[in-house]
Amino acid sequence: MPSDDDLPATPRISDAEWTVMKVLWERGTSTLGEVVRELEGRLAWKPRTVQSLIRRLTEKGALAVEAVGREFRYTPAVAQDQCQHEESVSFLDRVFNGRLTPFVTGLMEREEVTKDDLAALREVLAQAERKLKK
Amino acid sequence: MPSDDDLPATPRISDAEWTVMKVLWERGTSTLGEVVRELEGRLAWKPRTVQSLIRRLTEKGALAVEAVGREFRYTPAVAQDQCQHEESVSFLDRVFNGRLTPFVTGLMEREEVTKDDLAALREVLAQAERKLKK
DNA sequence: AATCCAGGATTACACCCGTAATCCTCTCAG
DNA sequence: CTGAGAGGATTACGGGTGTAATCCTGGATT
Repeated sequence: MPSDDDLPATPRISDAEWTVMKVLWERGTSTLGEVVRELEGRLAWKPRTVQSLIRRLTEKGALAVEAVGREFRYTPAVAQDQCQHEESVSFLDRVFNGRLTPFVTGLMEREEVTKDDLAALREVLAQAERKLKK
Repeated sequence: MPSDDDLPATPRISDAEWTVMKVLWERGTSTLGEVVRELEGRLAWKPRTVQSLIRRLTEKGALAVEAVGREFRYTPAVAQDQCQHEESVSFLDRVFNGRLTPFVTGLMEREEVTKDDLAALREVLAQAERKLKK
């Protein structure tokens, strides 16, 4: 039987669209106005810009729409960690030939990593090692 | 005095262009034909496609050109680790709000990390901790 | 000499992306 | 009723990207 689950499970999300998706993932669901108000101050986007991005995101299936009275509510239709994961893999492939270690090393060399990060990383690492060993 | 070294130090390198740059970084310097032969088999790119990418890369200053007889030799004009670093930071910002730990955690959860990776990471980590402590 | 091929220069072209502006319509404040 | 503002639908527009094709020219091959 032909299995087609090797198709990209999530749509391609552009730079600016990520900004919008992050708001939606955080809030769970929002109207246009809510997103606009959430972003103003941080960004100089006009409301029509946000609307364009939301429209493109619904067209590519990243957002689900539900009419509420005269307006729409938008809700993420793709899981954040799924999208993050796909971005991660494609980034690592493109820039580091898929290798994680040089990526981390590069950040550490430039002191881009805080003490808290180090502690957290050590924890994740230990956990992963335990899982592997088991 | 106005210091403008906050301008992006390296040009923006697109997806396909990364593929070409990686060949050039690895070989040090190459002609078009060399790059084409290096890529054929791996990719289905026509020679004109590779030429286009190389041209754009020289236009944006990522490659230096030197005439050799009738042809040109192309040499990276930007450092690989500099480009990698800028990509890394922009990727982390865009997808993980700049946080490294969730990124690593995500990969580990999906068992995207080998035992060798773990060992190497532990080493980098230990080294970073030593540096911080000092 | 006629031909073929590599490679440079120029051009193509559709699609995505950032960033909106316009137009329309409905509702709410006066 | 009237005007203002929010939000949907449609349209815009220049730049980047992926992926080449065309045209030209000079050296190699027959």
